[in-house]
Amino acid sequence: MASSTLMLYATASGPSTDFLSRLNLADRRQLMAMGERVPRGANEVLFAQGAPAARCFSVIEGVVCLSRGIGDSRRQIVGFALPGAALEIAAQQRHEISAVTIGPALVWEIARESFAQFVSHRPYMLHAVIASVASDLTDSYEQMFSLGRRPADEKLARFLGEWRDRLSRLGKDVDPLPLPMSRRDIADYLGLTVETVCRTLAKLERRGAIEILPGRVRLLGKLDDLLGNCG
Amino acid sequence: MASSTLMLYATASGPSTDFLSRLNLADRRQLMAMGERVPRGANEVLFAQGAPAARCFSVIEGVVCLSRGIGDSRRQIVGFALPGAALEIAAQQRHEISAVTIGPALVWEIARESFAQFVSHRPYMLHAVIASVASDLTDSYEQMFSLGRRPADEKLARFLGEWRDRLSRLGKDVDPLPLPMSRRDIADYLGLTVETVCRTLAKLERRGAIEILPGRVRLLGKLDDLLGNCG
DNA sequence: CGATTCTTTGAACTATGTCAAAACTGGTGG
DNA sequence: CCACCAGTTTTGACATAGTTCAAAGAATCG
Repeated sequence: MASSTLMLYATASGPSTDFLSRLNLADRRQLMAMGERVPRGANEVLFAQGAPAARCFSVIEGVVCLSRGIGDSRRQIVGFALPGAALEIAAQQRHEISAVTIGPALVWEIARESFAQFVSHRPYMLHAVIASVASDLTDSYEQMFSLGRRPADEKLARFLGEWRDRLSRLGKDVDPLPLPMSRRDIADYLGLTVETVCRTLAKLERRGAIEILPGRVRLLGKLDDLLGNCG
Repeated sequence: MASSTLMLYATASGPSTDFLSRLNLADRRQLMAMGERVPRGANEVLFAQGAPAARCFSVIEGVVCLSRGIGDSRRQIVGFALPGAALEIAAQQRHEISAVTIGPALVWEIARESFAQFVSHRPYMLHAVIASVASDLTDSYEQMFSLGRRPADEKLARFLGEWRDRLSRLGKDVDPLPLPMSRRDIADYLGLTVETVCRTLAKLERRGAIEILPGRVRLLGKLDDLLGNCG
């Protein structure tokens, strides 16, 4: 086993997975109490790209879409945050991305200064922050590979497989697999157009790899063949 | 000024920019002495994707190419590391990417345990690690946007502009701008093919945005027009 | 130099994008 | 409960940016 705390990083699995669960119970309670739980509706903006990074966030329930855009035309989704995710805990002065809820959500929020101060006195929490950001970075490597080097069908297969794994790790029912995000969101995540996403999903269905249901997808055995080729 | 150390992150500018310079002089000397300076030739592998992450690195001289691949066919370059960059200081158990020198280089290396131990006792160094990884993550956001949402000419223009800025921040002469990496490397960085890179560079030259020289490019005023549209 | 590797250009192809319209979905209010 | 509406998803026909395959120049290095 690793001898140093710096080596205890978890394997990657979506934006800042499970940050709060890395803390000990007492600290977690105390930290939670310093922030507030805010119920959010669908499509609410938690923070906007370019705005001063005044607060940190954690998703408690729901899904939050993290994206980077220019103008209001082009948008690249850099991740979907699920419960347990910590957002902007290592942000620079300004937010480099935007965060918007997909459907209703429960979000915990805290002022940056409070968070930073709390963390500063607890080296083990600094390690947790490092683990969290490092995990995000690892995810981003795979996402860059996907964006730059995978054809549409592999992008989709990969996306569906990872989404299933993440939800199932949270104990959710994944058969059929819920897809709370719109086709446009999927397109913006994979660097495709809505139309290509639809057509490629239809193609996967014809191949017998998936079954498309409203708001859901059933993943079938054939999908593994495709995922096998994905490295 | 920010009241907390957690807020003192630098703006992004390439892989783990300038990690060592964030340390105080005494610590830097001590840390440097704990590792070793290794001269490297061209195309030497510092570490390989999938291998156990046994050491941390810092580029002292030269350029190191960071990439992720499957098989030996498809490859996505996730960054070019320049002098001052720290590599794998927050890595998980295994390397998620490979690092290969582009041309001769001087690299500082240290065993993970030594590094982790040294850092563990110095909270301010933990902050430096966080700043470093956070900066990498910010870069990766922009890179994801580029890969997913920019056409070839914007990708190239953006790449050239950033490369110039990074070199010039290091005090290098950027007129004409040296391009030590091959066309294939540029292609693998931007998610294009070698041929598209060549053709797009030729197009930019015809438009009067650049002038192509062997191993170098001269950036002309017209390039700023293109960069202006890049957000 | 001569060989090898890298870069550039050409011609043909294709995956994906664009534009447009139809089909579906979920919500609202009568 | 149904009919309608607004938004989303799907499908079709066509356009094109970027890829692929091939071969001709350039640069680099023993």
